[in-house]
Amino acid sequence: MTEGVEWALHSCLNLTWSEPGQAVSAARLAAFYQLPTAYLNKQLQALVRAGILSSTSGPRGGFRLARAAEAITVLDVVVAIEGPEEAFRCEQILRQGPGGRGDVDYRQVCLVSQTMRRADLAWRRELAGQTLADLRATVQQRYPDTPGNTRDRFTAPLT
Amino acid sequence: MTEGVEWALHSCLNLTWSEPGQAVSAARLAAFYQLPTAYLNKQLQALVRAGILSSTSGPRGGFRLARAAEAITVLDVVVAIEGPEEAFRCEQILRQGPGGRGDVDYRQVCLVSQTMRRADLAWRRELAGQTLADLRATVQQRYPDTPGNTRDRFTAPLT
DNA sequence: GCGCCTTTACTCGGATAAGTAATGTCCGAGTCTGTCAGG
DNA sequence: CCTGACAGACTCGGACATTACTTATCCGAGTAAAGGCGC
Repeated sequence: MTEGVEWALHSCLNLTWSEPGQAVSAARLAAFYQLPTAYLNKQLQALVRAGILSSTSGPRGGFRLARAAEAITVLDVVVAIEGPEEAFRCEQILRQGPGGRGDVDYRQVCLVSQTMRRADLAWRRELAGQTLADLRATVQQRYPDTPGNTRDRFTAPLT
Repeated sequence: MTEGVEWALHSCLNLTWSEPGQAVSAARLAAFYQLPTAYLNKQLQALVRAGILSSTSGPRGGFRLARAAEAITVLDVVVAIEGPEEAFRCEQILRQGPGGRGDVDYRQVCLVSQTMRRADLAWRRELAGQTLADLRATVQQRYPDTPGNTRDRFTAPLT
């Protein structure tokens, strides 16, 4: 799995604490963890295309959550970065095997494929059960200073 | 996920039907699905290193299951090919963040990491719940000719 | 006829290239803001 | 003093290198079997 998933999740979580209506630039988000700004920007673009973030150009521009944190699951973010296809891609090698037929969709029939798909669904179910709001709530409860500190970082000069 | 997983799973399943004590060469296993022999051989080597298969050199040599099909889970095969590390690797970017401490293992503390780990465990649990014997039994029940056909292919000349 | 040695062919195993995707970087298009001039 | 146009700077967005990894291939070491030779 690509590294951008970690960046995207933490960045989205940070955006959770931004003032409503306030956009945060990619440079500020990158400064949090000393990430390469341009590359993080690339990941954020993917989140915009997925409808998770909205972007604004120009001064005071940047990114913000496109919808409420309660309506954004961890799976949404992962899918936006990694793409919708599942990790195991069935190449239907059974078609080349003995008795293999070209008119059969072995992604549905093949037991190996089914097993892998079932595991993939379990994985997705876990990730879909956690929203950004859940993460935010737990972090706030455990580290009460985080919301304030994050907001300060969003408004402080970049150095 | 790499393509070799699919090859390895189908090859192991085929080996399930080989006569006890009979080894099957990589060339024969590759011929099943018209796979590149040398590359499949590479994957099989990984299975040998993982203790799933045992190999024999020389004429009448090849691969066979190192233990009973009941004792080989799908997860075993996947781990042998893909490696033991989980898909999401936490780079602990929180260390570079505000209040980040170098003496904390954020792979344990970070909520994002915990969420991804929980999903990974669910995925592994599914795969660990299926053994090669389970797959074999279902295939045999659904296609009763498969065991015989497979054995025939293992003994027939290679053309 | 039987046993041993040699040769032969077959197998795995690791070392070595080619192709592809992830990672990282750069510059241009668009836009908002702040300023300055004019009424 | 207010309004409007303009210049400037900041931001995203996509196009372009670089690196790592997957995929693919090749040749050598080892081994078991088969055949021939001697006893």
